[in-house]
Amino acid sequence: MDECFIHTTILALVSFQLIHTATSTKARAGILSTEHGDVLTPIFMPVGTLGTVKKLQQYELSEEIQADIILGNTYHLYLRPGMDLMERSGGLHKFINWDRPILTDSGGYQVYSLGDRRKITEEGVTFASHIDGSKHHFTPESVMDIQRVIGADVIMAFDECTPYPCDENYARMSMHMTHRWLERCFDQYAKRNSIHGHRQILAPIVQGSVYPSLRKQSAEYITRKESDVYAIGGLSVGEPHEDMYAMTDLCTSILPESKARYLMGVGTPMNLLECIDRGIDMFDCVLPTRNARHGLLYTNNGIINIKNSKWKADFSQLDETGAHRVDRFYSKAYVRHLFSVGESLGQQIASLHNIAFYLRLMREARAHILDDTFSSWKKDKLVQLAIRL
RNA sequence: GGGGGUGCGCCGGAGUUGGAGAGCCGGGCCAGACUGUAAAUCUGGUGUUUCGACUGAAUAGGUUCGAAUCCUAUCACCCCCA
Repeated sequence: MDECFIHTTILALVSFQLIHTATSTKARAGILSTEHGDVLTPIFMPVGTLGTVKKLQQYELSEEIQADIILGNTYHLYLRPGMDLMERSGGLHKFINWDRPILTDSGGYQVYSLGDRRKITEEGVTFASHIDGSKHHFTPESVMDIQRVIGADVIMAFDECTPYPCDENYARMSMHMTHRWLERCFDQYAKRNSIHGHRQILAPIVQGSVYPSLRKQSAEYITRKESDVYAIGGLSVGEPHEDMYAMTDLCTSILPESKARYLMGVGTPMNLLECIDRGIDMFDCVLPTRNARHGLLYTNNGIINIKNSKWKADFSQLDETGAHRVDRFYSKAYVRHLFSVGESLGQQIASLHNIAFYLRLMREARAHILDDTFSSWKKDKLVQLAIRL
């Protein structure tokens, strides 16, 4: 199948094009097109909350490990550097000098993670800033306006990411509120055009905690909204993996086949393969970068805690089959040394390594989807990924 | 050479009026956790043990019902004088 031909033909009309669906699995390969470039799916999107994928430079992401798209965060960028600077700089792409696609989270995750610093009402959410305690009011409308100024290619609806556990009555009430907020998001989105001159895709989000009937209801609800990206939120917040997989499976069975599905905040390499298998196209997660800073490296041979004393005098390459040249350029013993003495180069190497690992994992998954060998490949891969070295 | 002071657990610090030390703070070390980033963070462990206990306040003695604390000697380090 000639992806380039399909892509160039369709580009003007739609933003997401499904290239291939495998036969024995729900796994798909596709292309999400934006005015800042194409994203081949399945894709992992490195998280760059504050306008930086922590420890990595933009040219490393774009030129060395071929990251197609990164994330930013509405709440965090709104607080610092603030909307005035964001507007004067010409938007996040220009501010950070990244000319590829960007997706911004709406701050819905902060409704969850800053649970003790915010108050939710029908109107919106008031946050007490985690920096100085100052009060900031977010509404579906203001969050749309902020994301217009930031200027990401994909912007997220404002939602409440519910915690786990979450009783069914609260989950239902919250889901309905998120649905009402979704209407307000789309209304505001329709009222204003892009500030920086490129198209922005507004992605609605499924909620409903771990309750199948709510998830079904929510997936059906958001499907009525026109978009190229449909997201699943409120998962990977502490629920058992089986619940996460079951909810994902349920949602992808309802969301439009021809549109991209984005599972927010997931996850481990194993989670990614399991969820690709259940029909997910897009992922983001802080795990590869945070774990890298904390010394945990994902490799083809298994998971390494590079801080462990067992690597003290192991002068073998960091990862002989690694996806980036740093994996062969430095030894395990050296990277462990950098962590031991608190030199940030260790975190930079580890971050580059982990993101390269995730991105290659997605490219491999895509290749195996395209030649219909995903299921058998995944089975073998899961065994490797579970090993703890 | 004389005088004074201080000595504890991997390291540093605090604490000690003769009344129960495996005890406090920091560091190091050893592990673990982390999922739309309040995170280069957080949590736990760090004498031996057969899990009942045992040993333990520089070293060796002594006084005492009881000593990290008082006494003697020795050793080490610090300060002052010569």
